[in-house]
Amino acid sequence: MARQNKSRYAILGVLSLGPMSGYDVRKTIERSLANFWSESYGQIYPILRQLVQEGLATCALEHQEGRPDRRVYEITDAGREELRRWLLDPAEHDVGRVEILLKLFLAWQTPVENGLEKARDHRELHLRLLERYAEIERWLHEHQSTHPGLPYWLATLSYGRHVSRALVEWCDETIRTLEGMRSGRSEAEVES
Amino acid sequence: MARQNKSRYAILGVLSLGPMSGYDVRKTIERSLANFWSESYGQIYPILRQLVQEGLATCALEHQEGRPDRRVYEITDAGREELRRWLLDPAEHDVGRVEILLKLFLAWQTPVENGLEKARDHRELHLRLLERYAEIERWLHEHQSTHPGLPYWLATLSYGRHVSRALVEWCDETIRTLEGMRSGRSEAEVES
DNA sequence: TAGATATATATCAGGGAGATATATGATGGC
DNA sequence: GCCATCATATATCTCCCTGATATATATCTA
Repeated sequence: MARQNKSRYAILGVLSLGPMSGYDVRKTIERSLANFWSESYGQIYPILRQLVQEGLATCALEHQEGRPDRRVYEITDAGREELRRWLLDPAEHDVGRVEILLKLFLAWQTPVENGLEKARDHRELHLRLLERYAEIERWLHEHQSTHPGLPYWLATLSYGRHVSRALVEWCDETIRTLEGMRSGRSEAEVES
Repeated sequence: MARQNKSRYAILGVLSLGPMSGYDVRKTIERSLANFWSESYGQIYPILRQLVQEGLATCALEHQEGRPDRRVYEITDAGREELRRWLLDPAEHDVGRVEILLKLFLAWQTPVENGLEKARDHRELHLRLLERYAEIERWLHEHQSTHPGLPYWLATLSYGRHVSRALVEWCDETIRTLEGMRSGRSEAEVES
């Protein structure tokens, strides 16, 4: 059985924020969903055409001076209904792939310093993310203070902050553990 | 440019734990990496053949009574070297897709109760995960107490615990926020 | 004036997941 | 005793999805 196409709903969701072109859909996702979602053009353009075919969106060609023509897509009532149905469905949890954990799981085959490097890099990454979340939050309070979506948007930001704070702590813990092992020697070093 | 094939390294990594069949590779991943990695047969079988072709693994046919023949794959020295090289490379961070956040981001278009349900479900999910992590930790201490990989394996478990604990807190926070909004009415309810 | 960046649409190769097909033995419930 | 289910074992297919690339043109910048 074909598993369901989530890009469809992500794109429909973005169209629910206002009429826009495929290019705008991409930009919107990069600007507002980038911390937990992404879509590529390879999905966006074919799906937009499909949505029109299914009556979930309409398409209007807009001529522009100097720039390529825009195909402006607009969600229909049927599209809003389809989106709402999906929003009410329980969210599926996707474990995904965490490359740093795969590398760490196998890292006993390498010098301890390798694991330490991974943990330090990861710590930096989440500190940067925390800064980004803070910036976005400031921007939201300044520019979207009256939008009914604000509490939900802040909640998605808070998710990221909770995760990143927890992972900075995890990195600290892991660095302490590995530093405690550095005095001895790893398997890899004993071999060589 | 073709992005690199991570399944290759995951499978090579599993083979570094001991010789095994494609079926065993799958089982091993499900038993020990399932919390942060997955591989499907659609990847495993073709990649194993490819690894043999590249000299990173060898294959021996094992006849069995009553059961299908086993193709037992074993990592070579070249394979270990290739794996080690990858383990030393910095880990890439993949944002991935978090469906619950996409739904929550758009949830202002639905009744508040919908967001609450999502948050409550998510809370349950992470409480279950925390129990699973505790079980695995007990098992590791009992059965792998002397393996040089133990500190690393415990670190990957700790990662999961940190994330899940943080997300249970996030759910509590989100539930409090949404419950505070329930007294009023959502956009969707005002419309109808 | 050359190069980067933005606007705009479109497609392809490859990575990857999940389902399914095929065969057989063991296990367990009714 | 029979049926269902699960474990062993290999293999393949469809669909989803990403990242790269192609193609134009306008503006901005060094």
